[in-house]
Amino acid sequence: MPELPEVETMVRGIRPHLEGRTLTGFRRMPCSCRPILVEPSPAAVRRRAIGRTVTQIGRRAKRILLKLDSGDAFVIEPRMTGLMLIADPPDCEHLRVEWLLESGGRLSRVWFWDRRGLGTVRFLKREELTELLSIGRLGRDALEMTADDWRTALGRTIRPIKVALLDQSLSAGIGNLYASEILYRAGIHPARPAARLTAERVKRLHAAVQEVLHEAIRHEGSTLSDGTYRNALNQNGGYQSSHCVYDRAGDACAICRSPIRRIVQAQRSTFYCPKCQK
DNA sequence: ATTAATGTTCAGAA
DNA sequence: TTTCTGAACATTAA
Repeated sequence: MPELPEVETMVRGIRPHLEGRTLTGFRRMPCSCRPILVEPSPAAVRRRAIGRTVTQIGRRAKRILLKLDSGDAFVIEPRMTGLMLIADPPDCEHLRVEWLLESGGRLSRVWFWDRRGLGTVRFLKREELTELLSIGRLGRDALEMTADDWRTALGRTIRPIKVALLDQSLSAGIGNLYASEILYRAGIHPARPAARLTAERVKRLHAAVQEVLHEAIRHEGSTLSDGTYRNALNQNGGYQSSHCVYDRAGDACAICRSPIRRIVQAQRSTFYCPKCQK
């Protein structure tokens, strides 16, 4: 479930192995059970990208951006179970895409691994890229939102605040896990209508977004019990031990000892403390 | 041995 | 316009 902190961790992990290096190979892995979506075809990508230098590795919301000196770029969407790896894949049958790079005679290799295969790897020309990045379908990055930005974005919808936090057109980067953790930190009930939050509560929400996401990045993201998410070195993240509510239904709230509750909103699980969140 | 649940995005319907 | 539903897919727990 790579959300903003996990994707940011991936970006930081692969950056030293890509930036400033020249692309010498790109292929879809033949051992994959099913081929992952790569657009356009790997052969077409190779014609345009081989020999180019990687200038910049970045993140846009939950997407990884790999820019070349030509202005073209790879855009990787891990979705549910996608990982960027520089070593030791969890298994070989779910390796999907491989990049080979060279710098001063030193070779490096980066993989996209994806168990469920919902992730995508796209190669965009410069002009397509500017279009993709400027579009209104993705809101401002959650880490760049000011309290004022939140007030404006949330004022547009009466959906429950938890559901609004997942709407990537309002603000991009927060997913199901961190939405619950953020609302717990802010003391806000997940069912409260987004547009009805007082200015005071929006300020608390803004602070909670900053605290939770930065803390999660510091711990290199969350590896849940299914063990799917790993950093670029195939190591577990560490933030799962700091989760206050996510996947903790029935556990005692750390503050008031009330049992944490699980409800379903928009077909997704939400976890919260009924006493601490109003 | 089925069935539900997992979380992200998008297309299409309400 | 806004909101909701289902599908893409693999794996595991019930």
